[in-house]
Amino acid sequence: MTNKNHEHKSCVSLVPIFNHLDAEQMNEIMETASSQSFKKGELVYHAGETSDVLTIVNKGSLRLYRLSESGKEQLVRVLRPGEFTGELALFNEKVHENYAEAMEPTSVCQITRSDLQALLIKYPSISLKILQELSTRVDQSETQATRFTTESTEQRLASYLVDLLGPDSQTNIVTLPLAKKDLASYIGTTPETVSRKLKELEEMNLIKRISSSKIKILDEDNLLFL
Amino acid sequence: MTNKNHEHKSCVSLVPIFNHLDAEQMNEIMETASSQSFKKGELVYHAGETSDVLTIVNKGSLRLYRLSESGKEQLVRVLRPGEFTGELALFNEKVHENYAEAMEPTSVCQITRSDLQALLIKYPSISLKILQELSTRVDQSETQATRFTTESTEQRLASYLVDLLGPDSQTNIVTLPLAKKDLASYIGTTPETVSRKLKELEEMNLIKRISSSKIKILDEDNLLFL
DNA sequence: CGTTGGATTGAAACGGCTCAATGTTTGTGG
DNA sequence: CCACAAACATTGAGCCGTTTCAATCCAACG
Repeated sequence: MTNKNHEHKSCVSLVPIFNHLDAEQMNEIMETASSQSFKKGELVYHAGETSDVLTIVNKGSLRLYRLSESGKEQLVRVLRPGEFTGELALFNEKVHENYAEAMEPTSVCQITRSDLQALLIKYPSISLKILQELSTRVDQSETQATRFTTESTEQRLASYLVDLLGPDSQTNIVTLPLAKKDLASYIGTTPETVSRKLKELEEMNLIKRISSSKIKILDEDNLLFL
Repeated sequence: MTNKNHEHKSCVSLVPIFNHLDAEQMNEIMETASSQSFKKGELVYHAGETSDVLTIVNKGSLRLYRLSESGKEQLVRVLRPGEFTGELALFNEKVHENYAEAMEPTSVCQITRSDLQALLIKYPSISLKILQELSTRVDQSETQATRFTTESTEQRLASYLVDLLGPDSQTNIVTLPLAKKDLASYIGTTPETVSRKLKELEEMNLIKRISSSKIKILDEDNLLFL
């Protein structure tokens, strides 16, 4: 019986969007959110589908990707706990353009359009959080698009590695969070080219491959300077 | 004396974001917005600048672009009356990543962070409008990024032309709203290649060039099918 | 221990860019 | 209204980076 509440609690409490609310407000939101789980490989939604829910990742991760006309796949981004998707269908009543696929066992919570709109009206500060998130995403996507047309594959790979590192790092070792195939798709190239370019970067003594998914950044400055 | 009010009125009345509000609310917003004009080529803001205003185009148009590390320019999009920019700096207190340049004599109106936040709290429906706009922009930017990596230059040009046409068109004639240089940058190529590809499309009887900026779409289906 | 899928490497083909020459408009001043 | 300049558009040739396809290598896993 408390099961349902627990589910809701675990769902919402993690979400940065609602973090700033007090316990009472949080409870109200929990009432409106529902929880759902997906096995690895299952689709939370797919392009062409309509939907009226905002989906927030609770545990696990979602792979957002698009298919071009020709069927080629483009990894758009990966959603981690606390991040959300579905805003296009939700706010614009359009069909999804992305596919959202669980990369591992993943649980999400979902809020319907009408519930969310009521919440936004009642607690306008929530919308500021969402606005923040969306404007960040616009920026990231535009940055990515700019890189596709103005930088070489090698530069994009180097930028990606440095981005992974972040400003604060002791060891200078990054762990690739994506399969090679997805990494390649994300930076707009092929697995073969990723392999070749990593090799080149290593030969230039800019990086060192520790294991298949661990890479030590030896020279951050020159990686960006390429 | 009524001068200032007129300026405000002309400013806000055009803006879709606020369209749904009643006259009294509109008046209140007018009080908080300020108006500014730019000559062709002037920058409304530039990358690296901090700012705490949302900028809404009132008349004219703004060219939003980025510069890559190497100095290459990427046209991100063009803002027409009613559209806004500045959300990254405003909601996230980050520096601008884009340059915003007037393409012609242009007037904008601006609302400061604190004024806007107050408005959002007071009239939550405004935030729904902004949410709509931002989620649309995320979608557009992701679509653009996907095209860069999954489609050929020829396909991107063709898609661009068809997008210009829109679903409703009598004549099937599109008017290029951008200089060739900007068009090329927008679709991620060079003016030379645009020229060559337009020629090829014409030789395939998919389009017909009427004048330098007018193009007749002869075969929309096959343009997308390339 | 074999099988299967991913990662690497090689060779060849191709698409698009650069640079340079030529052609075409546009606008301006005589 | 014409002439000329300056900017822009087109075309050509050569080059370079990346993809493709195929072969091989490696590693994880049943």
